[in-house]
Amino acid sequence: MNIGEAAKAAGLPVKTIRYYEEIGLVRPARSENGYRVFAESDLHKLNFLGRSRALGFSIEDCRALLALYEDGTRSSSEVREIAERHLTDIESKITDLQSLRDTLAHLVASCAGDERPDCPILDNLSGD
Amino acid sequence: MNIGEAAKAAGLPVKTIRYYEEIGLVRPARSENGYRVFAESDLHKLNFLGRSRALGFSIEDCRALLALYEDGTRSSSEVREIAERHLTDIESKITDLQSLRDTLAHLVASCAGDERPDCPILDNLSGD
DNA sequence: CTTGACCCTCCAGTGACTGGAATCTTTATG
DNA sequence: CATAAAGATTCCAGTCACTGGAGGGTCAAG
Repeated sequence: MNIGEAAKAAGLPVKTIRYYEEIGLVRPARSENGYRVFAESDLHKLNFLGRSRALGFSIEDCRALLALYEDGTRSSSEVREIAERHLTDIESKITDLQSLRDTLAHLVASCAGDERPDCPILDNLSGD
Repeated sequence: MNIGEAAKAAGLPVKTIRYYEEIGLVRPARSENGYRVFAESDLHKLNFLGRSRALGFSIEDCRALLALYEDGTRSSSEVREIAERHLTDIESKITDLQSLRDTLAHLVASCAGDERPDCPILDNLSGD
């Protein structure tokens, strides 16, 4: 299976798959003409990576998760730890963004948004 | 006023201020020895930039906001538009992160996190 | 006169791709 | 059989907003 077909199957851009190979996340075989050849196991990995990335895990987290996945002797606590750290991260990002949103929403609401130059948003940004 | 003092006053790293000059957001004067000299107006701009960035505006948004700030004939609608777009952006990021958080929280909760290898998190990532 | 705190410029790296150029190989069509 | 289109390859550069470091100049204090 060539890279284009693998890309479709995994729902990833071709460029991304080549990048994943470059950083050692997948190691597809090569045929005589130099084309990458993806086996079932490679596809499985690509799908795993796609899902992990979609959950927002960093590439290094994905690398660790993939290694744990392939290590039959792992303990689920190792996996859970990674996921928990990521969850905490996301929660703090949400909190940060909510506070930004509240501030911005207030500013937007207080601005007339008409042809006049008076603008509480700029007033706020310039330090009142 | 040298860059170090300006940095303290504006609450920005020295490197960031030099970067802002490089991309044309501030244009401090230079003294004979080549050192940057920051006037009150430069400090004011740096503070404006710091606050805008803290609200999550992109550098290009900051550039536009700063230009509007300095243009006495602006209409507040121009400012509000930028802020509204940014607000919408943030809101969609929050929604995305909340959905990630929910999924992750479920996965983490379903994983024993002990010494055994069985792990619903990995099961999910590998496509069940 | 030296030490240390500043300041300068320039280059490289971050994360995770993405776009594009230049060059094969394979497949489909006239 | 020629050719053109599709798809593959590598390599280089760019994204965003800084950040770190090397290598060097300047200045105030002791």
